Amino acid sequence: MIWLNYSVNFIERIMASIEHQSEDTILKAAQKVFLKRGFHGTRMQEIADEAGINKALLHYYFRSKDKIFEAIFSASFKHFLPQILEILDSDEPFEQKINTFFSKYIDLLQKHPHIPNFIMHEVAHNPERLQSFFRKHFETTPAKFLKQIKDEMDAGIIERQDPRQILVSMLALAIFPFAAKPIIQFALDMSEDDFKSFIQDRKKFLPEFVMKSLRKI
Amino acid sequence: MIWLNYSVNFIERIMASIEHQSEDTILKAAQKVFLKRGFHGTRMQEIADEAGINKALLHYYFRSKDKIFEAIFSASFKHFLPQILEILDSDEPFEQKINTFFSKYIDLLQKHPHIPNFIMHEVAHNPERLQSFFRKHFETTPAKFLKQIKDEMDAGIIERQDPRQILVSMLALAIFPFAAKPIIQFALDMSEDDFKSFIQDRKKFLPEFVMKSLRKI
DNA sequence: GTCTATATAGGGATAGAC
DNA sequence: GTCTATCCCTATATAGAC
Repeated sequence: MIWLNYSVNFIERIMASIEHQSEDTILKAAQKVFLKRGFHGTRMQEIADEAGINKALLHYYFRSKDKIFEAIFSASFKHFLPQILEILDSDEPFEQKINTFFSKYIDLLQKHPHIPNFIMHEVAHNPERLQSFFRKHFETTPAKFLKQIKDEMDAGIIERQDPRQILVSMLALAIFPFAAKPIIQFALDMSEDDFKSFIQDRKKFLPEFVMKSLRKI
Repeated sequence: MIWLNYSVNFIERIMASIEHQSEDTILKAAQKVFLKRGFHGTRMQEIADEAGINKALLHYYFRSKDKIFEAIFSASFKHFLPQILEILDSDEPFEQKINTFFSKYIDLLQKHPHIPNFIMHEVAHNPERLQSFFRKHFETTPAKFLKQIKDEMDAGIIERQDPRQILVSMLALAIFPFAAKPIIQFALDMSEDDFKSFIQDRKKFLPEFVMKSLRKI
């Protein structure tokens, strides 16, 4: 009955792939809903609907709402801050790095425009989550970039200032438009397309804006 | 029985003052809880506890959770955007206005540090609220300030750029640090006091940062 | 693995006494 | 105006059939 063995293996493999597929479908659906509505605004039913499956299955794969959320939050966070820090940690020369930073980071933000609000909101309402999370997943810190700024100052290339103010300002300039998108759109009377080209322009605007401000005259 | 009349009036007045006091207590409590937890994260019980009264009283004064929220949201929003627009609408000369803006607006943000996240989160999850709200309460727009920027450009004082990019950048630089406070604190290893003096420094840093970037060399 | 049906709890809202 | 008790719906979570 060797065919039975084959058959069993075959079925197992199918099952496994289906399992992974479902798990993945659920995560994708959950990501969409959690990012849009936040933890407390999210209903398990909506995730199930979005994934095209049953509520009970959610609990079969992940035991609770909290567990699913944890998965989504971790993924969003990991996907996000380390990406910047990597850019800022590179060996590029300073001015070029500023360019790369805004260009790459704004691209990333355009792909995931809801993440900033999601992270800021959830972190503010649950700082302990951040604590434990940071401890687990971060060896990377902005120390190297802060040092690089200081080196530029020592070399007399840029004005002497608190490097942290510069770093925070760069993050602010890139992230804020996405967090405040609907307000900006309304106050400046922008359509979706208007906003898109506004962001596109911003990729050129920001490096010049920052560098002009930093450079010693 | 004239004393009875006096007595009745007296009681009415007391009642009225008590009523107003309770209403106010409730609003203060609700503001605290809603700002901290957002709409869906807020429990009526927590508002009641915070106000030192009973859940049923909340429904006596405001008919529903939605109604209380509406009151808080309106107040926060009105308290906030118009304040900026007023500064930006003043007749001060340009450079001086930049100074005033950052100084006054950061003061305001320090007094209500939770408002940015609150507004951005609720607006993102409920854009219709914004629509109807804007329509009701805004005659003020940033048009005047945008015009003033353009005038400076025409006069050859500042570099020619999209004025909207400048406005959004100014808002970003002021607001973002408060929205991302816990993350910044953690990433840059700041205590509460550290953060406070970081913000204090920022009041000086930002006007120079912006003006240096705008000025024509 | 996936479904239907159901248990259980939590929270917004109301009734009614004082 | 303020309280206690309670209604009732909704949402998470589980049981159990297939």
